[in-house]
Amino acid sequence: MADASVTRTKILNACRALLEGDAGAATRMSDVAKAAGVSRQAVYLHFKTRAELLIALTRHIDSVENVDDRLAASRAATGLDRLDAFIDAWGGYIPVIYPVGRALMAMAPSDEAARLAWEDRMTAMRAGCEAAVKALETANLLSGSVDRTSATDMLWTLLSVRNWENLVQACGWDQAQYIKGMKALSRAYLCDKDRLQ
Amino acid sequence: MADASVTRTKILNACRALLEGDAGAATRMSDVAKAAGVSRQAVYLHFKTRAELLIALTRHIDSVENVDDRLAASRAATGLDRLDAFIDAWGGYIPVIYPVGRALMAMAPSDEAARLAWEDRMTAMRAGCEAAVKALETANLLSGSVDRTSATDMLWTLLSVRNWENLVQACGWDQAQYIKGMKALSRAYLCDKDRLQ
DNA sequence: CCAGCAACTTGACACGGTGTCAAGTCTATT
DNA sequence: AATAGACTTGACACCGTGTCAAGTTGCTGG
Repeated sequence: MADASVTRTKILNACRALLEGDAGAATRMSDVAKAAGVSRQAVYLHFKTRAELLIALTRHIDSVENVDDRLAASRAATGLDRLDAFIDAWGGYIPVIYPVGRALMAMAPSDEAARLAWEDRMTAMRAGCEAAVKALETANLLSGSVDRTSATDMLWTLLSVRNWENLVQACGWDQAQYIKGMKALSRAYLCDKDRLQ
Repeated sequence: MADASVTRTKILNACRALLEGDAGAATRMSDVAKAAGVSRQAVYLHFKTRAELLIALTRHIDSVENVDDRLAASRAATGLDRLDAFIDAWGGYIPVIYPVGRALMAMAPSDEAARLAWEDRMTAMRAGCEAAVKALETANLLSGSVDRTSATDMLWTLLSVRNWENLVQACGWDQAQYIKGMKALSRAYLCDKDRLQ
C-alpha cells in the first residue's frame, strides 16, 4: 500500500475519532499514529505539526459533512427567516466541528498557527452574522437601539462555540433547546418588538 | 529577610503583573521567580504546582480587590435593579480576574486542579445569576416563556468571561459598552416586555 | 528483470517546561 | 555557639513535540 492519500485519510479519521472520544483535546500524536495503524513518524510525514493536522482535519470534516450546502440554505432567506436559517445552519454545524475546535482552542494560547486557523474560521462565521443583521435591517426589523456593527458583534458572540459548549455541555441542554434558545435570544436583542409580525 | 509571607506576597504580585503583561497566560514558573527576585525553587516552596499558584492568586486578588464588598451591593436590590446591580458588580470584576482566569482556563483542559478551581468560581457566580432571576420572578417580571432554570443557564452563559473576552478583547468594545450591552441583552431575553415599566 | 523511487518503519535524540531532590548558605533567635 | 527556618544552587526525571538518519518494502518504468 504505497498510496499516500489513503494513509492520510486513515490518519485524519483516526484523529477525528480520538478527538470525539475520551481523550478528547488531550489526544497526542502517538495516540493518532497508533489508532491509524501507522508509525508516529508517518503522521509527521503527512502533517508537519500537530496544529497542521488539526487544521487539515477541520477542512476534511468540512468536505465530508458538506458545510457549504448547509450554509447555502440560509443565504436564500430574507428578514427574520434569514436569522433563523443561519442559526439552524451554524448551530447544527457546531457539534460537528466541536471536537476539533476544542483541541484547536486549547492550543491556541500557545500556538500561533492554531490560533490563526481558528480565528479565520470564526471570522468566516462572522460574515454570516453580518449578513443576517443586514437582512433584518433591510426588512426594517432591526432594533433602533443598536447599530449594525455592534449588532453583528453581539450576534457573533452569542453564537460562539463557547456558548454552545456552556449550554449544551455544562448545562446539559439538548441541541433543539439550544437552537430554540438562541433564536429567541437573538430575536429579543436584535429586533424591534413593535415591528415584529 | 526570613519572612515567608513577605516572599509569598512578592511571588503573587510578580505573577499577577506578568499575567497582565505581554507574556500573559504563557507566563512560566521561572518568569515568576525572576520577576519576584527569588529562585525558581522558592516559588515551588510556597506553591506546589503552577495551578496552585494561580489558584492562590485568584484568592489573593479577591481579598486585595474586596470582591465581597463589590457583590454585596447587588444583593440589596430587588426586581430589575437587582439584575442591573449584579451585572455592574460581576461585569466590573471580570477585567480584574481576567488575566489569571485566562491562564487557568488555558490549562484547564490538561490540569484537573485548574479545571476544578475555575469551575468552582463559575459555580459561585451562577448563584448570583440564579438570585437575579429569582428577583425578577418575585417582581413578576420574568418572561412566561422561560423557566427559572433555563433563565439562569442562559444568564450565566451570557455573563461568562469568554463572552466578555469576545466583546472587549476581540471586538474592541469598551467596558461601559459591554455593561450596557449585557444589561440590554439580559433584559430582552429574561423580561416580559408588556410588564416592563 | 532489476534499478530506482516513494511510502513507510525504527530508534535515537534535542528541546522546553514542570516538578523533585539533596546539599549548601544565610540569618535571626535563644 | 547552636539551632531552625527560609532560601539558593545545580542536577535530574518526565512528557510531549518535533527532527534526523538509516533502514525496509513494494510498485513501476526502462
